[in-house]
Amino acid sequence: MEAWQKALLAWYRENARPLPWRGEKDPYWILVSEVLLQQTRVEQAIPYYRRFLERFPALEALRAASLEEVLRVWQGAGYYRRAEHLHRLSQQVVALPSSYRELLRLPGLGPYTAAAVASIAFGERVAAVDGNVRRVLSRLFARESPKEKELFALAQGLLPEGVDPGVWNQALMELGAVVCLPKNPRCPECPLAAFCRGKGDWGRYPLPRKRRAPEERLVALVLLGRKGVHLERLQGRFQGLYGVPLFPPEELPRREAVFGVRSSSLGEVRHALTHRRLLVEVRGALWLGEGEDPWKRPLPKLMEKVLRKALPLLAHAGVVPLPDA
DNA sequence: AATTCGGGGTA
DNA sequence: TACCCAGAATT
Repeated sequence: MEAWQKALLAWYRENARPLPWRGEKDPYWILVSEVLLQQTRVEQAIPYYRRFLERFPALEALRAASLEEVLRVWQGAGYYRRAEHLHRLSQQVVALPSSYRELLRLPGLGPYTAAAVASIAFGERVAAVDGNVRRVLSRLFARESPKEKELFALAQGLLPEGVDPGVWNQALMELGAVVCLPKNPRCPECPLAAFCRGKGDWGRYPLPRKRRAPEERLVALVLLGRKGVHLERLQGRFQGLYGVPLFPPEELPRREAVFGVRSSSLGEVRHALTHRRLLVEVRGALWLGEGEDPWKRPLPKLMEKVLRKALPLLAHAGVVPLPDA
């Protein structure tokens, strides 16, 4: 084992944050943590981790639940397909397989998550490359735009002998999360500073990927019926969750015709996604249908904002009780 | 290889 | 505002 590897492990032993899943043995619990952590910060994932495992403490509990129940527990965590994948996974296997190759075949597990579970839960010698590891290795070896394959090969070759691969993978990720930050990395505190070829030029490794977040205009139509609000099961975006009809502005006349209503504007709601900025006009109308209490369904955050904006309409009819807010 | 899928923190 | 987060699936 090389000096920098020893330095990293020593640093990790001293500085590992005490996270809820550290030291966890149950592979299913480890899987849930890893899926929740996909594109999600540790601090943000923790409350969902607790909530999810309290409700579904084992694969059997998840298997016995309906998808809507699972989504309700996942509500607010985002990337709702992850919940669907976990639910589908629970129907596919009796117990989690223990190898990277088999884990990779399960729904919702890609190269990172399969490697994380295989190494942390089962001790397999396989490198887990997430955004942290990509950044740490890019800087350590001064690589501007490493491809996924070469990054994985590089990380695989760096796995030290005689060290728990799960610990090693987590040490690399922890360094990226705490010290080797995307902006303003804390190089003076870094145990690998003396070995880092990219130090002093951290902005180049890896090269920031530029992305655009164009604005998208939509209309949300809140229809108030005799018993509450008309909800639909959403497709595409927010798939599986519920909400009021959401569509491009040019569809408004046709949508109003379908329901036999004329709507009026109640205001606007802004909602930012990673690659899109939604500007939603909230429109409302009284409607002859039934409707239901929306707060009993799993709703994306956007729909919470929309319904809150429509509160005057809902309260006016006195049909829909308010949530805590 | 490029897009799409949430929501929230940070500079 | 722009970028990023313990990524995966689809096109």
